[in-house]
Amino acid sequence: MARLCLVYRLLEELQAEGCVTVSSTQLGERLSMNSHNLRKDISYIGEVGNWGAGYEVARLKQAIGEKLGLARRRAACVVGLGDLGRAILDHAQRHPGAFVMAAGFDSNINKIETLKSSVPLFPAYQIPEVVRRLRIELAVITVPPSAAQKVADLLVEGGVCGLLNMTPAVIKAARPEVFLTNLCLTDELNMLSALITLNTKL
Amino acid sequence: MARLCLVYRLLEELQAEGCVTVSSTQLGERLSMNSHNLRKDISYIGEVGNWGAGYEVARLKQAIGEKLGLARRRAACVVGLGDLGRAILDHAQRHPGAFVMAAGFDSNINKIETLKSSVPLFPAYQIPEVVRRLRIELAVITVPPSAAQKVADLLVEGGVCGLLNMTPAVIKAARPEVFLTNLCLTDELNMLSALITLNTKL
DNA sequence: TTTGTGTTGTGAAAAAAATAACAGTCACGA
DNA sequence: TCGTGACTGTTATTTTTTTCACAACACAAA
Repeated sequence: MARLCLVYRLLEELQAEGCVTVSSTQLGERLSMNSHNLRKDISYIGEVGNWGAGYEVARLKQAIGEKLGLARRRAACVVGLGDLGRAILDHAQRHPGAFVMAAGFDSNINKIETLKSSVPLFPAYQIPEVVRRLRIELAVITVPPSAAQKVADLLVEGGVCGLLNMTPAVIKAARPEVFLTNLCLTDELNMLSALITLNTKL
Repeated sequence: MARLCLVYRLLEELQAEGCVTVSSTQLGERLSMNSHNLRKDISYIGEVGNWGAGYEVARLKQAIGEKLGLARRRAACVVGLGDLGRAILDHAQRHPGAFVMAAGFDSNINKIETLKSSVPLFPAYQIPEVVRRLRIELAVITVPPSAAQKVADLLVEGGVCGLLNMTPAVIKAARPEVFLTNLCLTDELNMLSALITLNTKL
């Protein structure tokens, strides 16, 4: 149910804009989705709309937040403080969501000491201990591909339950209850490339 | 057909490892997918396997590359040279795919002049012209959310055919033949959060 | 040669998702 | 008060995707 997450964020925006109620059609318009789909997704949450009139922004937002646990903020971390890792660490603090960046890791101890950051940084070998201590639940992996699997294992050992793997390496989570998203920029651009090719070949 | 893109990259790796043939089962194992699915995807390309024995790595790779246009490299650019944009610009050069980074854009002219980069940098208002001149087909958008739609319009005006929007803003492509992928890190982490919540609520 | 194992490609069945259709409800204005 | 228009939630239909099953084929060993 990825769409509901988008809806949730849109509702935050609408609330900031001072919007009090919205219809599924309006939501669909802003998210480029059709309203049928959204209504079906929302109905999965339960009955939260006003029959005949749209949804109360605040109420719908709260309902989704509760069901999907987006109100609570989980502790997150970034492993691999290269350009991309650092950028994400900063970025995630500027665009907050259902998480709080609580730590950064890197195998290069020099980096740990030199880098300035608003979150505490630790050497990579401390991953299991620190993850457990800080109750970190989410992790973004931005290490070199060859190290991705090892890092993932350490994270899972520490008790992480969600992994966002941004390396081109395809990795596996050691435990089945751990959720893993592979998100490689190269792949995304390749996909677009493929779509364009298929389209123009018509 | 996102899976075929993954297969393609895996085939490159296998080729580097000196592997000559693979079976669909082996591919599936390395990609954490089941072989049925892969075979069906591959069959869409045409008959490229050896009945009874697996696939020749080189041949399969070429077949996919041809069909999906992954052999040719399209020119790409990054708009918005903040931390994330710069990181992606570098990152994309280190992890090459079916594209070549050919330009960077930012509205802050100071930045353009100060930053050092291996690709030429331009002020944002030149987007349509430069995109057309360099025949840029792909673009990564890493500007502040409020500027995302305008930037997208400029890019499309220049003739870009694939957009990778990494801002939380939901944008639309002005022309229908332009492919758009919305890829927001916050959303990805929120999704993981939601999955964890739903899972633990069972 | 023959037998057995492993493989591809494809067609059929099952599952999931998207789309459409509609009954029931409310708000508002005449 | 009554009708009109707009909306939700749910059911039905279609489409897409995934999963399963199997015939056709190659290769190695006996």
